[in-house]
Amino acid sequence: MPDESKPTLLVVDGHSLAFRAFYALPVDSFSTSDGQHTNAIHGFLSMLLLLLQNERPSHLAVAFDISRFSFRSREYPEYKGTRNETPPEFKGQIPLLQEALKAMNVPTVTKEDFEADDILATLATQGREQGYQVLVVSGDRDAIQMVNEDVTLLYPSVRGVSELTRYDVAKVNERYGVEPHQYPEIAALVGETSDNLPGIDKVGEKTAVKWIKQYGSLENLLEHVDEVKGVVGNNLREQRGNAERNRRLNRLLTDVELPVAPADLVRRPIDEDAVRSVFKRLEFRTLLDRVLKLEGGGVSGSAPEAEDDADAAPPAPTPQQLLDEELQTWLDRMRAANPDGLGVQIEVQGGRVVSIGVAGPEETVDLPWQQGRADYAPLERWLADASAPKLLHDAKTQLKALKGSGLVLRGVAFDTLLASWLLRPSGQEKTLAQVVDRYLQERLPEADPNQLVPDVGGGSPAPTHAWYVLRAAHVLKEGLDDRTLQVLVEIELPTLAVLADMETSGVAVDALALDALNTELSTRIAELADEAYEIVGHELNLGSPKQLQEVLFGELGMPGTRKTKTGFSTDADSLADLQASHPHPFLDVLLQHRDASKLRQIIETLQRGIAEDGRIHTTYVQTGTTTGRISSNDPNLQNIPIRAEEGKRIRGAFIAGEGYPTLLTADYSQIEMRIMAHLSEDEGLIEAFQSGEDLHRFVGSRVFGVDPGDVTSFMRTKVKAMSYGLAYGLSAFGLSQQLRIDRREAEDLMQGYFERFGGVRDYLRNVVEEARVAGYTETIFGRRRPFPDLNSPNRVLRSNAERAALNAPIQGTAADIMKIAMIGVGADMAERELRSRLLLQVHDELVLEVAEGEADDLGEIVERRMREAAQLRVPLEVQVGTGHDWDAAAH
DNA sequence: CCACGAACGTA
DNA sequence: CGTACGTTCGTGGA
Repeated sequence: MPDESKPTLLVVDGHSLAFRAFYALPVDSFSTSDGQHTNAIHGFLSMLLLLLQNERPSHLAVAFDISRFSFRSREYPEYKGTRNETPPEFKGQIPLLQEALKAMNVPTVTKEDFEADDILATLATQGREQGYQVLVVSGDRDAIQMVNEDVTLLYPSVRGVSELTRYDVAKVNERYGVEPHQYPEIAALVGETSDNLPGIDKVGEKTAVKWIKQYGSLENLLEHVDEVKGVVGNNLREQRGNAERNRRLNRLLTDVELPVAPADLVRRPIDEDAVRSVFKRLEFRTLLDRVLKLEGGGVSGSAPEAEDDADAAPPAPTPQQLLDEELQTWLDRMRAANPDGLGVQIEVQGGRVVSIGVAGPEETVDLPWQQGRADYAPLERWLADASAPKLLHDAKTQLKALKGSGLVLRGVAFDTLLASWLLRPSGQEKTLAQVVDRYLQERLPEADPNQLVPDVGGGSPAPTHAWYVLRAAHVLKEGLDDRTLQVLVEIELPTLAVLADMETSGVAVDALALDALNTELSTRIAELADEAYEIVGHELNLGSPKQLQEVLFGELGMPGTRKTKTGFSTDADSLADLQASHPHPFLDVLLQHRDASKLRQIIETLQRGIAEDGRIHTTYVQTGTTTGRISSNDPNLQNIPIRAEEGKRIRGAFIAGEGYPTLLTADYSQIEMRIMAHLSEDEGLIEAFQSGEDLHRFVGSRVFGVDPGDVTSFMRTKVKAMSYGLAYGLSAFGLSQQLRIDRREAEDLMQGYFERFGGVRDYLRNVVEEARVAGYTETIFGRRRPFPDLNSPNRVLRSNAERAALNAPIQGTAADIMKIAMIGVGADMAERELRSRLLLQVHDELVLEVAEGEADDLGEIVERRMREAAQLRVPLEVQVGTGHDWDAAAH
């Protein structure tokens, strides 16, 4: 009988189970789009998840063989000698399986010279001695010998790996007629063909069981071998050596020295990012859901106690409804008792605030909101009081909603959305429910309109959610190191308010200009399409890569280009390559058609985005990137064309609005290279920026060994591409591709660069090495980004992580600097009571709307705040321009 | 209907 | 085989 009070240790023979899965599942139905077979991985993980769900082990490990050789094959070289070579389709899956297990935080155990079953037997023995219930999962019959009162074997059925037969002592008795410890003696007599271990001729299971029952043990049988009658008796006397050898070899070791003990195998929460990444690569969608669900359900709570804790989570307080003096008294009391702040959450319906919830640790209040009610005055005052700290989730959205309802919110002291992002910038937690799930391991009660009795009771969910925000904030704050907390408080929280204002302001556009441009482009697109059909001889969808492939590589007989998952690439670079090697009028028309279509598409997106006030209000996502940058959407105003001439006309449609004579743009010049100079402390690069010479000209003169005046535009282009590429982890191959030069030349170029700017190379190397050890990178302001993949055994994964790690501190520091500048600009404008306002941020550029008479002041403020946002080893240079539209202002 | 990849705009 | 994004379109499976 399983003892419920004991912890359960689950140990799995990874190799044998994966191998079973390999043969149980069709290879064809389980492979990724790039051809990697995954059936064994899928089958194994599916089985494992089932086990975790059904058995709920508190401790867990998977053992693997290191090779097919072990002390057994040394003792008896023929051991397992008849086995066919492992199919390569299977072999390749094992490292991927191990990677998946690592991401799931499932320990894997291996030991040179021993088989997985020896590891299992050792863990089972130790586990039993230390008071665990042990579950052994193995596809090897020798594992039966491990079974006893505390150890149960789960053995896969012939039908597949997900159906496991439970062998406890009774079941072994029933199935084989002997005690579990006697089973290997039976096996020794019978022999094991698959291991190339011949037994005694003519002796099968029945005879063997009869003998062992009669004599009690193999040893005793062999002592009385003369008594055994018949042909089989003769065989036994002649071949007893086989049985003795088999018995030696099938005896599992229970005292292998292992790097882990059962207590180390306590279940740990999965690394969600890593799991997502690995499963995405394996293209396991349903399995991913199952893993995350398992995780979210709290099942993986490392120890049974943790689960109990989660179950015992305190229920949310019942919201009170207070007014006037009562409300004031309550707020005063809560404020005094909770100097770190109170949780706040508003409920919005149809763009209007309908309810405001405020939460202390043990009490909450709910205020159904109606504008202009005097009895809520204490709340309005408290919300607007900057000295009264408030904790929110996604304060920016709420700040905007409150403003829309005529309320002022100040004193945002914590934001659980921003904090969880700073902690895990690659994480997926965006909603309050997700944050509560991850950091409190609780389910956020939600008002489900389809539910007759909502979890949160009859009222608004706001106060209950505010209470969860408060509690999540405490956990998050504990999890933040000092530097990250500083980034939150000094950069992110002030930035949120600036962004809210920018979104509310929006940017004016010249709708008529967009219409005209749209019409013009539409005509051109139609003409180009007709021209293309004429050339090809039939109509086709020029926007369909598939149809283009048919035409280009089929009908026109062009040579294949770069391969994509769906065939040959038809992107602009590939088409340009084709044009060079196989000139064809279709290519040119196609490229022009693409350009025009793209522009029209952008214009139409913008047109759709124009609000009632004639302005476009983008949404900035402060948690939108892993590096610290902000992103922009609905519509994205950070990718408005600028390069092509036509693109400039789109920028020209962004204009200063009614009552504002001009726009002002200000951008950092080469901020990332300046940060690189600062971080690398490379003397040459620092000198380049201090000299005042054009950067690429200066670098070019050093790399090519000529005077700055003699740097040709050709040289400058190459050096410029290199400088920018370096911060992205560019390789010689990549450089050669971009510059369309051969690899050799690219290598020479890079070598020349590093000879003159060695500090840069050293820095880039160091930053990755340090991240490998620390597990994260850091900007100069302390923003961290974890990089678990830097130690991945998977080369592709590791290289990707390395390039991202070398870029993160550079891009991230630039983002920090820009945010600091924006905060400063906002503060100065408020202090000087300017009417001008920030409208757009495009990573290294700001766009402002300038009020009448404020141009000079504003230009000075923006220039200084941007330039002084950080003190680097090189100066920060800012270019400011004004004009009636965005294009005109950009000079 | 949704998810995904290709393609392409920006810094 | 260059980082970080968002949007659109076509496609193919559910």
